[in-house]
Amino acid sequence: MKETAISACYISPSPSTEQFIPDHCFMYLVSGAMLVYDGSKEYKLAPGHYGIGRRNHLAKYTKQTINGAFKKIYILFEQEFLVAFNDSYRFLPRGKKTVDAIMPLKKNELVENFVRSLMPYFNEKGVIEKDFLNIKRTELLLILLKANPELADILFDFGDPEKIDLEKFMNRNYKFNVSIERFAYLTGRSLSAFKRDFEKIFKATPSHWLVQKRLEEAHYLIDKKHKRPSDVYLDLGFENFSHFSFAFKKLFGHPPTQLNKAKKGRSPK
DNA sequence: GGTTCGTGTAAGGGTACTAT
DNA sequence: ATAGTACCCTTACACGAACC
Repeated sequence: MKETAISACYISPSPSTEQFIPDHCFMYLVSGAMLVYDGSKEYKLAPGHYGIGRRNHLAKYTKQTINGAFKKIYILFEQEFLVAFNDSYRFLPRGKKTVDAIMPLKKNELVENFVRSLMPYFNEKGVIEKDFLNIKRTELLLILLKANPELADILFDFGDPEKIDLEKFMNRNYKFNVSIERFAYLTGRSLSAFKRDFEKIFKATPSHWLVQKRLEEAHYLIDKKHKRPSDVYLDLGFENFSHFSFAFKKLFGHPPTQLNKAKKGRSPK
């Protein structure tokens, strides 16, 4: 399931399950549909849609097949490549900051043609040979930057994350199932600084707060939005249903399904 | 489909220490 | 004082199996 053998460019029938984006990447949806959630916004992608996933950001993907088909093209822009690229082409960042993890890009004839030109290069494993790949990646970057000069601010910012507002960040990203260490890094802190700041703001340890927050959201979704427990636990960052159910009962005194059962049983007061 | 329980293990809290 | 590191011990969690 997990695409660990990540090649820098591939065409594949499954979206990456990874929630943390370690390097900038270009994604083009060939067929099927995809829901992308970045902590505050949800993007609906249809075939022919594309965009940039940003380095050091969090995003979740839900794949939907259409007539049994799902295919996306994924092209990685790792730091080393971007540094070399900008040594040659010198696009200047203008220092504009944004927080979004996903940058949807507007339709562009050149990108459409680029994708068509890419197709013959994929081998039977859906991967492109490295020599061709670097030329094609360079071509794509030039097309994207000419059409969207603001991308330079994102792509050529090579630093580590800066120290940012912890409270805002956590309230936005608590649904992502990533380690405390990663949360610390993304907020521009060492692990110990993160724990200290966290305690000051939330009066709780990170893991306790995270579980509580997710369970409260689960309670709300099941009770008020009439969602099924099995539909929400993954979205909220739990990895398996049994633990979700156990933790839910521990906090609220009853298992998640009891909320819906109680409703069905008797009419509301 | 949902719940509970047992188990091995990785994550994280606590703390003491060092560096600035 | 403030920030980072290292260590150890506890616990939270993933996972599987059995059961409702």
